[in-house]
Amino acid sequence: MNTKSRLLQLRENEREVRKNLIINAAVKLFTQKPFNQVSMRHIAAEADISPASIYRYFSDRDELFVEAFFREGKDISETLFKLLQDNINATIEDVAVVFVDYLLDHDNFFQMMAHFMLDGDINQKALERFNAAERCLLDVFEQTFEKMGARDNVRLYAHAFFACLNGILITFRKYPGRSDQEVRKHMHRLVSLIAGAFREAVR
Amino acid sequence: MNTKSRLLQLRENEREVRKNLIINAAVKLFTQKPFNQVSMRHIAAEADISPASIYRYFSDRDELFVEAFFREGKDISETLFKLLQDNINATIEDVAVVFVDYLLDHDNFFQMMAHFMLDGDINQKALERFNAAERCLLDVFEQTFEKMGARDNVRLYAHAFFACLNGILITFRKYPGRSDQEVRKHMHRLVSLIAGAFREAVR
DNA sequence: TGTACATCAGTGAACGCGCGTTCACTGATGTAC
DNA sequence: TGTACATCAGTGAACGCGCGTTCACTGATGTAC
Repeated sequence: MNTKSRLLQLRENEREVRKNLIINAAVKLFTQKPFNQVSMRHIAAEADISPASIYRYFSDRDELFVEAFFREGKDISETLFKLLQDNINATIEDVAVVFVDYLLDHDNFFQMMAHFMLDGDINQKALERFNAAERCLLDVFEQTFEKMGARDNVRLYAHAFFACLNGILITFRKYPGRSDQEVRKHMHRLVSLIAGAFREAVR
Repeated sequence: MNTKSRLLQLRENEREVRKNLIINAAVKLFTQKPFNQVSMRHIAAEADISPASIYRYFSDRDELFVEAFFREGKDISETLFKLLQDNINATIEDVAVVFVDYLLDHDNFFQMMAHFMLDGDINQKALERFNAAERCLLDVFEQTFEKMGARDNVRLYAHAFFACLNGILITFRKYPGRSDQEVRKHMHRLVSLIAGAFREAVR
């Protein structure tokens, strides 16, 4: 029974490895084109398997996409957490700028986030995974506010600030007639303004 | 020649009327289901014409959709402007609450706005129309800030505030496990917090 | 008044596409006795 | 050691769908002479 369970364990590990290969393929494609132009067939081709095989590991498209999203979400919150630890004096504005820049550089991530936020028709399991990723991000902002000395309603402030940054990103990412560089600059200006307002408000 | 141009004018008017019938059908359907589930066939059926006929009036789907969007955008900015005129003491928070409530009640409008913001691949003409609608909304916030006594960077404040509200809407509209009523309440709390921060900042 | 022609709204039917997903099957590996 | 069976990864081909858009055509109305 011991050996049996160990074999099952091995098999399970293998499954995880293969699952990961598929997620990797998806993430890779997401860096190359808008996520809604990435099809199951593309992912299968990138992972060098047949489309049908994907369904051995994921029950449907949403589950795979959310998993890829979660992977990237973890990345960004880890980046932000590191920033917080390495730089004791990091202000809310610093964190916000890193956040905005990261999402500008990983446009597919933002698009996916927005997509799941807009089009909530995903299954329960996928939804929970998505929320988990979101919570990771909120935690970062919560910590920053705590470091700033906020005491009451810290989570509420984190919610508000997170929402504002998302708003900046979605509203001005396609600013008509501006270059990417100009868009970024404009967003930084807005981040600065809002971070300033929050700094005052938290006191 | 005079009679001729008058006839042409009449014909042109008729065209506008028919165009409007199609837009009306589209707007009506948008209130019934998510805009990305509304197809050209649906709209044609609603307007009681054949799908092919739509293409006599609109060059493609985006052009029709943006026109319907513009129509609704005008509605909301007029509503907000009225609020400003009728209620001289309307604060930025009042305007924001009306804005958020309106978009919660017209979910399709918000979804379309978000869609065009995210997926900027629409043709030039449609894009300009979209931006025009957006500018109407920004004007409202700009006026409010002016009324509050803001002098410098008024447009920038309007940008920032508009972005924040959009962010609240997109981030929390599908708050997991909360009823519509609770979502609305949460958004109001966030609006209040942010409006407060802006009030301080503008001074 | 009559005739030939131009204009244009409107349409049914089809085109062509790409998608997510499922089905029925193969073949390799492990298990039981 | 050999044999019958179970498990499961993997797949090619197809299903079924719905979409935006175009085509070739009809028929009504206006225009020219």
